[in-house]
Amino acid sequence: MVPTRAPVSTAVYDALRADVLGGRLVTGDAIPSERTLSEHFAVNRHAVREAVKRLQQAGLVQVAHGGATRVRDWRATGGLELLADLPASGDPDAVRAGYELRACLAAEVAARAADRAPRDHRSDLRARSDALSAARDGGDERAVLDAYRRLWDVLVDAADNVAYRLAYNSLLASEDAAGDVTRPLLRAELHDAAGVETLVAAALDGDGGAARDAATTLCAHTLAALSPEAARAR
Amino acid sequence: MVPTRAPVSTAVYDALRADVLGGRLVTGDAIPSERTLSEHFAVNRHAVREAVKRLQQAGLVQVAHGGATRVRDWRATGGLELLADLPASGDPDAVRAGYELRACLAAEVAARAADRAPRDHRSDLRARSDALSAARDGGDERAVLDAYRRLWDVLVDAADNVAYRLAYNSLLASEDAAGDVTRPLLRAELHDAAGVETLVAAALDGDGGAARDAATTLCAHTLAALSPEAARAR
DNA sequence: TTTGCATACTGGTCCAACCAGTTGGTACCG
DNA sequence: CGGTACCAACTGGTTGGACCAGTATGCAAA
Repeated sequence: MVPTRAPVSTAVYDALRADVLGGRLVTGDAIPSERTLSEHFAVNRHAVREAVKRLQQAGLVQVAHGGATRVRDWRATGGLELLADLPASGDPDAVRAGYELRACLAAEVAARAADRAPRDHRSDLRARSDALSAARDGGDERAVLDAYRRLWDVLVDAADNVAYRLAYNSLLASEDAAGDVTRPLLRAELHDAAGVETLVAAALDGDGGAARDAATTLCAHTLAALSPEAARAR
Repeated sequence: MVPTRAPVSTAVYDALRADVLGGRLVTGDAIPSERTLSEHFAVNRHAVREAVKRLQQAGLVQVAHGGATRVRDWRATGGLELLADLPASGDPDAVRAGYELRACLAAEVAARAADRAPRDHRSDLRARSDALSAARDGGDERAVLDAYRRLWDVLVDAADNVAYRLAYNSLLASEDAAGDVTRPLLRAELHDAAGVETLVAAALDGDGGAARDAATTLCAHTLAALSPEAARAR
């Protein structure tokens, strides 16, 4: 019943990651030795090593056999997946940055999805669009978001480009990590039924230009909600 | 002198990652138990655990205490950093996909860099542009690529958006992973001196639209070299 | 001053054991 | 016969300790 408690290595990982992303450890700093860390966190050295492996995989540190483990310049070497961790580490601008990237990506995805428009995706598109409308009537905000995501899922698949797919995944992960705080900001976009209908129609028509415009219009809602003016109003 | 041999956990990680990305292990499959793997690779179980931790961090597997470790659907959950691993795992389209994403990203970066155009970056931009010209005269292709990258580095910084920065990093990592094979394809873009000059001038002018167009033109060179027609000609 | 090496760090690997969950089969009870 | 409870055999999680393998540093000898 009780959710399995997180492994100890995760606690170490979270702490170190927060120190790096939060700027308490800066590029070039040597993190304490594994033996020191294991003592500090009161865990076995193996657990520390697993945490460090994850940091290494995330591109946050560079490990040198015999030498110290040093913090890398993640702004210069980190991948997009780090975006999900930034808001929790005290970088509020990361959310806006993510949605700006999404706007750029969504426009391209919509255009390509419309241009390539594989027949297999057409019925899916219609179905997801209908499901989104139904969710709006249902009134459950979370369900609306899910339905909206599933609609874009089809478009991203239709765009037929792994890089778009993976980047989109990273952005969704980032959105999830930001949590409920930013969810109200999406409301205008989620409930622009006419905008979504325009997008779907353009995609089914194979009109890439119109699809791109429709996607841009949709994303603009959320960008507006994230603008400095809107932020001051909150 | 001899480069330090890779840790054994890396060998296990590479093998398992290749199995997942290469499709030999598909979504939902359970990977062998840690004890089995440690026996199979003739390494200690801790080494296997470190490898699995990295797979988990990369989003390729899902670990369950007491249950089996299962392969996740990385196309649905993986982040952009996976793009670097795809070509080596037998997905040749991944390279083209990456450059398509770059084209979309570069246009946006150029536009924003021009619009925001912080004064600090102006002299940098000029300097990097001159360095690129000098590198072209030098004749060292690798130096040209480095100089070109440094130019874009300034533009990405000037665009002032972490998400763009991180996505750009992922794309560079992917380009590096692809290695020398794809490098000749960049030649036309790297040596379009007039195109680069147009881009830099637009950025210094603060003309976002012109910068976007210039970036698109530049990226088009490489996209053309990657087109199906060009691929057949090779 | 410079060179070179012992030494005390750093991370890398192994062994062995036990804890903590999950799963599945089996024996028991209704 | 059907259902339930339980136990045994998995799975991953964690610990301790030992030793190997590189790196950095300071002191002693040239």
